[in-house]
Amino acid sequence: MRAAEHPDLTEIGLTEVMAALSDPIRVGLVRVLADGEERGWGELRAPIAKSTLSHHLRVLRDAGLTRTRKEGTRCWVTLRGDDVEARFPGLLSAVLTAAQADGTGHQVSVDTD
Amino acid sequence: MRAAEHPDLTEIGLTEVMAALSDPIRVGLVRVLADGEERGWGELRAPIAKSTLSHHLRVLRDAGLTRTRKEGTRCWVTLRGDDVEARFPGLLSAVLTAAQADGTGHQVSVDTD
DNA sequence: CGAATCGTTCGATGTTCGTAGAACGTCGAA
DNA sequence: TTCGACGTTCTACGAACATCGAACGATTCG
Repeated sequence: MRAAEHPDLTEIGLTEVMAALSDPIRVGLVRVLADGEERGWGELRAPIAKSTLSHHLRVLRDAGLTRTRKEGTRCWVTLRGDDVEARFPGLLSAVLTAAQADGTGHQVSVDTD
Repeated sequence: MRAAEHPDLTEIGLTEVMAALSDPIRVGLVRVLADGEERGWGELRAPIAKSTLSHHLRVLRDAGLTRTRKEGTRCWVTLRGDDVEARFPGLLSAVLTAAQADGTGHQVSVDTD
């Protein structure tokens, strides 16, 4: 039932990572998290239903790109920048640079309180 | 009907590139072409039907990752390494490094005559 | 306890994708 | 011109995917 696990460093697969980053919404989420700050689920803004957002966050989590921490009813999301960098050096920063140049993921933002 | 065009440099989109590279066979094809050499269609070896190979090469071409040149009945494929590098610096080399570390695309080879 | 909040999961829907085989178009060779 | 080689396109199909609304489970608050 529950496949919502955080894969270990060595279990992060390139195909899954690339597939996860082939959707604009998910790239936008990664961009929002790119500064390393932990973000609250509810702060994330994207033009999709919350069930769809939950789905995208799960794909990112399963791919090993993000980590989710629960705290009461809320949860917090962080980018696993160091892990991905260790596994696939230069990949994440290249994608982030590309996304910025390309505008991919602009539809996602965050309510900075 | 025919969408098999080579996109211009500025038309290369990140989402399309990432989607193209989210399939192991296509990553393998890119790896085979990574040395910059032009390869003959018929030299490419992958455990798939030729119609499927044609499909994958089309996806790569449409994404702007490869260029196809026809010569008589044969055609030759090259990686658009410089173009992709100009558009998304560091992305391709990071993916190639990652693929090698990960083993992604090992199923594809080339008959070096 | 009861109500509200938060995020996940379920069910359904329409789309896209990877795959293969068959038919086709093109070109070079006999 | 007839034949064979080469690569593309067509058609089909099952799997995976993005999306939504509704229902659910957990937790906090009144």
